[in-house]
Amino acid sequence: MTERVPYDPFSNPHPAVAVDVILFTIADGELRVLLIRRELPPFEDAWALPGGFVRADESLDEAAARELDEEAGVSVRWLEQLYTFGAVDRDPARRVISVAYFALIDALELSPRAGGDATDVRWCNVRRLPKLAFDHKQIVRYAHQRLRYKAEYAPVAFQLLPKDLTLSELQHVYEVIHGKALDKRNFRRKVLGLEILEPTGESRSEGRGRPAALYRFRRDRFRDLGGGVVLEF
Amino acid sequence: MTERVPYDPFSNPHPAVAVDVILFTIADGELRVLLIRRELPPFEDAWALPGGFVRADESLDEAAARELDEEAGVSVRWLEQLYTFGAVDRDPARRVISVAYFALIDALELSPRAGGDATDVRWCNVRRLPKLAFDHKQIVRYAHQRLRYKAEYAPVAFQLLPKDLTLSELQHVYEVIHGKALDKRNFRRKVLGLEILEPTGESRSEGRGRPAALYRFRRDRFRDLGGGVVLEF
DNA sequence: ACAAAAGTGTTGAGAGTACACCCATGC
DNA sequence: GCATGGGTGTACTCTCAACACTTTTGT
Repeated sequence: MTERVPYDPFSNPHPAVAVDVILFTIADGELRVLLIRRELPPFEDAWALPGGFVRADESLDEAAARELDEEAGVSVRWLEQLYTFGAVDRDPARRVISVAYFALIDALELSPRAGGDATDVRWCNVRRLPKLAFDHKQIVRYAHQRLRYKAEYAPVAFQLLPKDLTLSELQHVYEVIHGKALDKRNFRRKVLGLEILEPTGESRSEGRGRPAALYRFRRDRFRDLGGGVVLEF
Repeated sequence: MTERVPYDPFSNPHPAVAVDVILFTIADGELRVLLIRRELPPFEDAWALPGGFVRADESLDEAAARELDEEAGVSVRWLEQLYTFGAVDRDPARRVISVAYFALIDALELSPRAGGDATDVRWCNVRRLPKLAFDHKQIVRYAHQRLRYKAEYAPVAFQLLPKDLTLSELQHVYEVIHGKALDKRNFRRKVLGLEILEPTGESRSEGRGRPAALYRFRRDRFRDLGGGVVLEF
């Protein structure tokens, strides 16, 4: 408080700003995150979250969406800011703070492809992560925790499914996120009681068993998905 | 994804990183935030949240605590990261992203004093804010919302009170945060049922009326205050 | 004795949980 | 006709909300 000369970050050493994106999906009954293989040092050839530096003329939200698109070929309509990681030594080479975002996507909706500074892309089981660059393992754990927590009160699971869905598919998503089985009758009563699903009148047969009725998420009944940013592209 | 030359923030225009702190207290039955009067442009002489640029050798948490101490003479033991604001035009002069933190303090514990880049300090009713610099009004609103939400499940109110407290004082804090009256019996049953309060055996007389029993918050029963960072100074 | 704040129990409603069988279809 | 997944109701428990009077102190 005795300092009279203002600290000017534009003429002093200062942190750079990056964004990283944790993209979740569900496939083969597993919760998975999207990883890319880094082209550049530090951590050359290591697995990492898609992400990169924020440019002067774009918002954080835009930067996150752009990096996800560039490095993994994935476009999302919805992103939520997770946390900003700012430990001094989280990047061994230089000072970088990272604003982490997370997003959810229906696995069938896309096929990721490497691009930008990434030489490879893959989906990886959240519980079986390889060694990751920087503090990215910690970031993924934090994101998983937030996802579980969020799934308690927000209809996040709809992001992980196609537009038309069955109640069993929805229940399955919640079971994977929480890692435990749920009672079918209680689940259905609860979800239908929220009045955010409307029956399409159609049904879908999975080959064997009775065909399941299809529902559609009523976005208008639940405008706010709980803190996320809806991007308009 | 066709870009081959990596974007290097250290040799290109890039955002600077600041922290801002929303410090809440309760006084005279109002929820208040700490504001400082800016010495420097932009928004010279305007009211704003205490905050400033992050230095290369300190974490975000440390920067938030340092700025609060420098500009307002306030030391806190606990800070929680709120959100990172990154709109391109939030600072009219240059590109700055701001990592917002919030903290709670017992109003009697300190007397803020201006310092650093601040020429004045005051406590201000959350519902009657003056014009604020940058997007700080929006940040305060966001923080207030988070505080209400957080108060539902985390024992945040203890941060706003002295170590020894009465149940009526605690109830009063919750009433101010939520802006509505609570039932005394239900409140007491619920709080005592959490088993995070221990009676000190003492009591305190406020002059008139029956003296109230004093309690102390059992930190060991509730290690995590719900996402915050406990600073060790 | 009275004003002022502290303290104390019971009841009813709604939400969550546990639990088992019939239904529609493909093969 | 049988295997497979879809679809349905009821009873118990627990939590939350509503509600009014007695107790202790200072003046």
